[in-house]
Parts: sequence; C-alpha cells; structure tokens
Amino acid sequence: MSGSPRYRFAPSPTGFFHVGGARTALFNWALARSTGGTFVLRIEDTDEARNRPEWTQGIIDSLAWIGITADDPHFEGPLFQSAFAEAHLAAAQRLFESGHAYYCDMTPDEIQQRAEAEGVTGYAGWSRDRGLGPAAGSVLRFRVPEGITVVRDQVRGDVSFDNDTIEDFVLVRGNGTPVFMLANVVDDMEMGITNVVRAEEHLPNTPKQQMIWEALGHEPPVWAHVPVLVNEQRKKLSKRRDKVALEQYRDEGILADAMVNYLMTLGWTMPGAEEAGTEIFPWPEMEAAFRLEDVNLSPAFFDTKKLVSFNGEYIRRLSVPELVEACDPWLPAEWDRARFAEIAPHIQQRLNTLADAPGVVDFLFTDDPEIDEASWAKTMTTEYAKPLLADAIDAYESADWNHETLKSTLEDVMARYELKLGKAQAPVRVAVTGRTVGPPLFEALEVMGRDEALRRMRAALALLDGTDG
RNA sequence: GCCCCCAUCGUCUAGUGGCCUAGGACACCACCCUUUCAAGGUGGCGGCACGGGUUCGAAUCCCGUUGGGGGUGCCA
Repeated sequence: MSGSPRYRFAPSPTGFFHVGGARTALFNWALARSTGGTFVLRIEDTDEARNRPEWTQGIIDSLAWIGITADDPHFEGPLFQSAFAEAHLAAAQRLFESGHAYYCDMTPDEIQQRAEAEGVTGYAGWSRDRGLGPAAGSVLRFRVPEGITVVRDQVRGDVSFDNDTIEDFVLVRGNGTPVFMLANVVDDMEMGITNVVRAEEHLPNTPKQQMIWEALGHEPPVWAHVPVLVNEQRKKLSKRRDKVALEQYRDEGILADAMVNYLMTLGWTMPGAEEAGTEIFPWPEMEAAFRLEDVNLSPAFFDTKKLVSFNGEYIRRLSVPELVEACDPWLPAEWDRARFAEIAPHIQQRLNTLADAPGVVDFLFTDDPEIDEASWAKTMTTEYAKPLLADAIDAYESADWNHETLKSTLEDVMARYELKLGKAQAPVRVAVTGRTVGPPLFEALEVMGRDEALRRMRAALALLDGTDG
C-alpha cells in the first residue's frame, strides 16, 4: 500500500463545465499537489456522452484552462466509468452472496400501494426475508443494517444518520444495470480512491455509500463535503436559470487566473488575506496553503461583479505583450495588430474583461468614428468649441507628432480661451474619437497619425459650420 | 412527510469565550489626484436572524424558534 492520497474528481459530461465543479476540481487539485498525491479524473461515459466526444473533450479543455493539466504528474486519467462495468456487477453479486443485498420483485406501483395500505412512506424492506434469487425484472436491494452510521467529514465533522431513516435502496435495476450509488462506490474502489472531496449535496447519500464500502470489506475513503454555490435566490446554481458555464466566462473575456483566484475565495480564505488587504494571490501560494479544515460551511453566492473586479486587477498585472496576446481573439481580424499594441498600454487600466478591448479603441481602426450624439451635444455646443477646434487644427498642422508636443500645443491654444485642459481637450476628443470617454487623448492622437487626426478634426469643424448655418 | 446541512455588513468572508466599540475584500457613496473615462490614494455607509440558557464575561458553547438549502427514484 502506498501512502499517497488519491483524490477523485468525477464530472458527468453534459456539454458544459459548471463553475461549481470547477471550484471542487480546484480544491482537489490543490490537495493532490500539495500532498504529493494524485488527482484522478473519472468520466461517466454514458451512451449519450460517447456519442458526443466533444463533451468529454470539453471537460478536459476546461480543466486545462484553469490549470489542471493532463500532463502534470499529479494528474491521472481520464478514466472512464464503462471500464469498470464488470466490477459493478461483480460487486453486486458479492453483496448478494454475503447477504448484504437481496432481490425484490415488487414493482414501483406495488410498493406504493403497499406503503399506502400500511401507512408508511417508501419501501419498508418487504422482500428482505423472502429468499428471492435473481430474476428478470427483479431489483437487487441493499439490506441496510440497524444502528447509526457516522460519516466523518473533514469539513463538517462527524455527521450521524440513524439507519432506520434509510430505506433498503436499489443497487441493481430490474434490467440488470447498476445504479449510480453502487457504480460510484465501485469506481472509487477500483481507482484506489482515498479521499472524496465533493459538493455538499452528496452528503445525505454518503451513509449509503459508506455502508456499501464497508459491506464490500473496504475502509471507506476520507470524506469532505464542501458547500454548494448558489444564485441570488440562494438556490443551487442551475444551468437553466443561471450563468454557470465556465466556458461562457472564458468566452466573455475572463482570465483563467482571475477565475481560479475568485473561485478559491468562495468558502475559503487565504491565510494572511486580511493583513495583506487583498484576496488576490498567486495559485502556487493558494495551492500550498489550502486546507479542507479551513473551508467554511455555508453556501456561497457566485458574485459576477467581484469576479469581474478580480479580472480587472489581473488584466492590469499583465505585461503589455501578454495583454496584446490575450486580447487578440476579441479583435476583428482586419485590425492592425501593431497599431493595437501601441495603444494597448493606454487601455490596460480601462478593461474589466478582454472583451471590452475592441470597444475602447475601435475609433483607431475605422474610417470614420461613430459620433455619439450626447457627447457631441455636450462638448460641441459651447461657444469656444468651434474657434478652439480651428486653432487646434492650425497648430497641429506643424506640430511635432508626439503626445508631449500635442499636449503642450493644445495648452498654448487653450490659453487664449482661458480654459483648463479638461475642457479644452473635449472638442478635439469628440472630433477624433466620437466620444467624450476613451484612452488618453494625446497618446491616441499620436497612434492615429497626423493626417487622419486632422482629417477628422476638419470634418467636425465642417459639421459645426453647417449647423451654424 | 422523514432525514441531513446551514445562519456575521447588499455579497464573499475573518472570528473557535475576554485582544470585538466585530476586521478585510467586492459593490456603493464622498473627497484627493487627474487629459475625458479609468486606474490609484484617503475616508464613509453597512452586519453577529430571534428567544432562552451556561458563564464574572458569548458573534463564539447548549437548547428552542424562525428562515434558507439539500437529500429522500428501478436519475446522475
């Protein structure tokens, strides 16, 4: 027996990767790596999933995106559930032979009728002592022993269940296929799993699984149930109502590092965060510091605003080349990448997501800027707008074309109107970018070039002449 | 119905009987800085669900109430 722990992560392929699953995966990953253990990926390759290989690939890609990579020595898998199909049935057979399970030929209808007749809820072990053998249509049920089952949980402590409240549950269906409960346990056994870290929703079923482990003669794994992620209604995050797909956040310009960091703050706090005044920490530090004992017990709301805030911070920490590369997928193919690289440092602290990038600099890549009406109304209707623009055009025709001279030149011009730079730059900004907000003006002008900038300023001036009529 | 879990600012959380007049982060508000918008800086608003105990002392321990969530399938 090797002493190194084996953590399992067992997502079912559904076409998207749940952010809650991502957090659980991260917890397992941190544990596996910091303990010198193994992260074992097991995938349920149902018929449907087998027909859609992209689903399985999606899981692997999503895990890789958040840094859980298959080429890491701590990563094992993917293992597929179908590989253990024989073991499922063999285990069922052993359970039957050892008396831990028995066959029952009652149909769901019969069970319900008898329950009503006897005034009980659910199945009351009616076939326990009938000595039935396997037969078509009969199910195999687990014979729940008397007593108390205590689940030792690393995050919640000991949780006890009175076995009287657990009915004899089905292990193998009438058609001969094993149910999830059995398959899951057998898979974990076959994979040599020592630690099960999963979402809290599985806690009520854990005593059943533990009983199966024990009936099969194995020491159960060490359990840990982490709180679920919920929406603003405090309900478990669901695909229908909530934005839960990790891929969607990725596609909307969230950086993997930001997502990972944010996910780790849900239910866990990095030691020292309070003193540091921040919750932003590099993964290696979180990985080393993560302890299940420190995970809290309450469900957490997935707050997109905070995620985006983390993302902004991670974007600002990128080097300019990294930023340029990261933005690339969001930029129209025809945009000049060299030009974008020039403006990139000036938009870095203006981005919350990578997807924001094109909207901030589009005026540099289009023939004519789209003039925002409100911006025009606000800045061009002042009495100084027109003369100042005209003067600025004159001055810019001969000025050195770099942001420093562009600034000082405009400052010279605005002195005639007794304006401050904040006011004076506005008409030029609207003329050139179409908006009142955007990257620093003189830097943008420098990148744009004299000809195009003057062309736009003259066009705006012409427009003003026209309206003055 | 039965079982299990949970309960600190709007949100994520720190807090394991005195260090708590409850700390931090996000959001929000104000001010500063400023070339617009941001970013950055400073400050502010804001919370221990309720009721009983235990104790010299409770956010912290116990009981109850209320509220929320989950499970209970021949779904996974």
